[in-house]
Amino acid sequence: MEPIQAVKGMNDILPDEIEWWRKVETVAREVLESFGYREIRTPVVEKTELFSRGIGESTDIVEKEMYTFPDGHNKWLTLRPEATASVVRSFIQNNLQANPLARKLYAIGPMFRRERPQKGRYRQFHQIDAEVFGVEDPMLDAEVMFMLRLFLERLGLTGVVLHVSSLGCKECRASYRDSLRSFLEAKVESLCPDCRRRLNVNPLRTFDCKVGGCKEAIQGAPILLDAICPACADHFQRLREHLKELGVEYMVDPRLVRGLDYYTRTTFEVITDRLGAQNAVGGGGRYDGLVKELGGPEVSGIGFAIGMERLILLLQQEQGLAARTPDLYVATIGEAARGKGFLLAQQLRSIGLETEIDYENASLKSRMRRADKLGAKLVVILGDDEVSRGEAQIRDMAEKTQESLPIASVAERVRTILGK
RNA sequence: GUGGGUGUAGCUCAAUUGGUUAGAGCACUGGGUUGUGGCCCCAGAGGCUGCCGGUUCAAGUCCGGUCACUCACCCCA
Repeated sequence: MEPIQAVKGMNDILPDEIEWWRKVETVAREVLESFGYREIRTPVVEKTELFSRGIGESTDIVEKEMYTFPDGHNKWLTLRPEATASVVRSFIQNNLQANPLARKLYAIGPMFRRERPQKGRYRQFHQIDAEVFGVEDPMLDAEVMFMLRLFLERLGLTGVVLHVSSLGCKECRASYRDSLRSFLEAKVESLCPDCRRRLNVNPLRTFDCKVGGCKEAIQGAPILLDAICPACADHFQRLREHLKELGVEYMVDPRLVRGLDYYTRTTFEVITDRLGAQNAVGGGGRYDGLVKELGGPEVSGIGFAIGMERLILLLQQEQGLAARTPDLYVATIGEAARGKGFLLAQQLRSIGLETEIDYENASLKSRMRRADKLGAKLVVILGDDEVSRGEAQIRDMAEKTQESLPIASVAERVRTILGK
């Protein structure tokens, strides 16, 4: 029979790497909750319309990357490609605005985009996502970035840079788009086919183009950050002051363009140079019009997402794999001892000690080797000799010391040694 | 969607211009005289060389196809 393989771009997270995932999730929860965020879990599947309306019809995500399928009865469903739209939908549907404790939300889980996989980019990937509703003051924007940095620091991640910019509001972006378009139209013959198409759809994207001719053409183009309206400029200025107060290091990156249509004003990205082409570990920004666009009240919003695979890739590169080792290993010699050891192991586990035992008979030497490989801190040695005396031996593997004691007091003694 | 690279043991890699029984290290299992780990020594197990076809007396090696993985474009977390 042919073995069945996992779907392309959808990976198993194996036991050897799971410790990082748990650590990242734990630290994320601690940090987010200390800032007042509460967890929300939304379905992985939503109506397709939620994303086409929320993210934007002309975005790559909606145009060609979504897993969309019919659900019979003329309904189209989509595997969520990002978290914000779902959280916003839930915020509106459940009228969370009325709940003062539900202004700050976070979600952790898988997202799906049908892209060609490569390093740091997978078809199923996981995000830690945070959203805040109803606060317009840039103080919050700064706090969000402060929190993001704190989170990465807690994990010991180095070598990442925070890029910050402002996309302006709906109005000033529209007028900027027009002026950029007319600037580029004058040079249309030196643009690549992709960029000619972008000219109409979203001229801001030409800034991302790596083609030589486009890079030159874009030189001297008006910069969005210089063209934003006074209110947006003020917002950005105050954000920068708050970041300074908080001691958050960042660089202004006027070319930071986010690929989702809903972003307004503040945008930011955490960039690394150690993941090849996929350099964004996390990113986000304000989306002041989105809630209304999705049928809710006129409420502002800001949020960000962290790519867990990318983050963990970096952490593994820097800090290696974290291993989990048992507290103790029960090694028995002989039949009588085997039964006794089996019972003892269950008893030790019942009081919360991570205990390893083997189910087949083997030499003590091979048992000791195995205990060592597993990294057991203690080994309980139980031979027929000990059993006949009602005793057991406890060996401390690191100290190479060994003591005899009654079987009945093994559990208590192990606890004392391990301090548990 | 478009390019490039790579597929040999669980992992990392070998295998003269195509030429005998496809090797090594790590990992795994057992052993090195009574029941004690790491180092060392010995032994063992483990492969339809991704798959299909072609060229040839002969293919892991050359050619075509296919699948998988991977990197990049693109896009983004």
